[in-house]
Amino acid sequence: MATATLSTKQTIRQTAEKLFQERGYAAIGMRELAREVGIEAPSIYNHYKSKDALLREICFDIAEQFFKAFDAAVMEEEKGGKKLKLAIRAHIGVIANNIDASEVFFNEWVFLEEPHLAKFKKLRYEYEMRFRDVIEKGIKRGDFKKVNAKLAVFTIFSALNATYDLYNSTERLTEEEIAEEVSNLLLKGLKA
Amino acid sequence: MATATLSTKQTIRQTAEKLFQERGYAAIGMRELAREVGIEAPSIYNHYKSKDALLREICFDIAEQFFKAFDAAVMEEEKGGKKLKLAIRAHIGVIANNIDASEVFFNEWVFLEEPHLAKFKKLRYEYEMRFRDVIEKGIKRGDFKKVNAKLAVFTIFSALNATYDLYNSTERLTEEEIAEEVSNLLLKGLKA
DNA sequence: CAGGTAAACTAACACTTGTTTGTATGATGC
DNA sequence: GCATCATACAAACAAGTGTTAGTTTACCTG
Repeated sequence: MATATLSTKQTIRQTAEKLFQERGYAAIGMRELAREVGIEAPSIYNHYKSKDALLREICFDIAEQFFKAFDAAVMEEEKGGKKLKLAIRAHIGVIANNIDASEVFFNEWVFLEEPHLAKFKKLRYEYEMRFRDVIEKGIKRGDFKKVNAKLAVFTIFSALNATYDLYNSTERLTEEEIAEEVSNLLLKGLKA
Repeated sequence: MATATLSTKQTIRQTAEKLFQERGYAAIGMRELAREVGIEAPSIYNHYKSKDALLREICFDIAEQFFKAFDAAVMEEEKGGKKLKLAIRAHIGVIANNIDASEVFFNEWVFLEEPHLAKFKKLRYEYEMRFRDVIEKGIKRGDFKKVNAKLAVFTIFSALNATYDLYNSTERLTEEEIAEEVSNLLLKGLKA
């Protein structure tokens, strides 16, 4: 059952993820989306209430996955370096399993309509704080240098969110390899 | 002459940078852009041939600035660590001086039309190679660890390109502070 | 076989898109 | 003072936007 036939709804979702990722939410029309799925535009409305509802489902689904993965991975660990490594691995794991959708999550959430936009921003902030906590606790424990925590989190996040490009690049690395190399780089630095 | 009155063309350019950055090229119409400038949509065409020409000017201008800044900063230095630091400082300098435009450069170039899109991609690749060169030469000289150069460049780039968010954030850091902290983090790592 | 439901369709709505045309206005150079 | 030029405008174009209405088709359940 590895390749079970997808339902129309699933196909719409998957195609939307791909198109929104490639050219952006605003640039994709319902007719183009429908054509790619193999149906007519109005038929989409049998499955999703609106274009915004489609984007919403994608964004919030991925948000939930990030939280679950983080909590499951990090819960019991205390040591700063190991803890951060686990968090990074979890984060990259979610991206790897949702390549298109996670790009939409990162870049297209701006098009969410209120009140969902506000709710989404709050979620993003909370997730960012999870990482900031790891850094700050790590500094307190003496595991990390006394860096600017906010800047460190920004650096880590942006590095992680570039993971997408690595998958699309020529030298294909596995999820594990990327997680290992990225966290090593961030923890130990480039200097010999 | 610090705040000379801007020409209409300059105002259009500046406003476009701001709006394209905030909501994306595809989401901004010529009428909205015009309204923000204080003129009517057709008047824009007295200054720019098309919407695409406007995006094109922004993207290629910034590209040129990145090249110039990199070359000026890095030319004479040989030592890997110092060289990378200078390159990072130069790159961040360009972003700092073109906050909105550089965000457009990073995120909206996908909407460029051929043949300019192809030309732009080539430029981006060349710039990436400049950094990759620094890493690889640094590894050969023994200045850097034997990391995956491609992954390191991706990490560095994405970290640098997040600089924008740091400017918009609450803890306002100066250009110098950001450059210093980011390059330290990337060179020496987080670990105590 | 009848009734209901899910999901597809065509046609159309009101509105917005980037852009062109033709024209008016106001400054500049002869 | 007259022509020229840049720049603004309103009006309009064809094409595309998200979405709704109304209808048809096919299948499941009683």
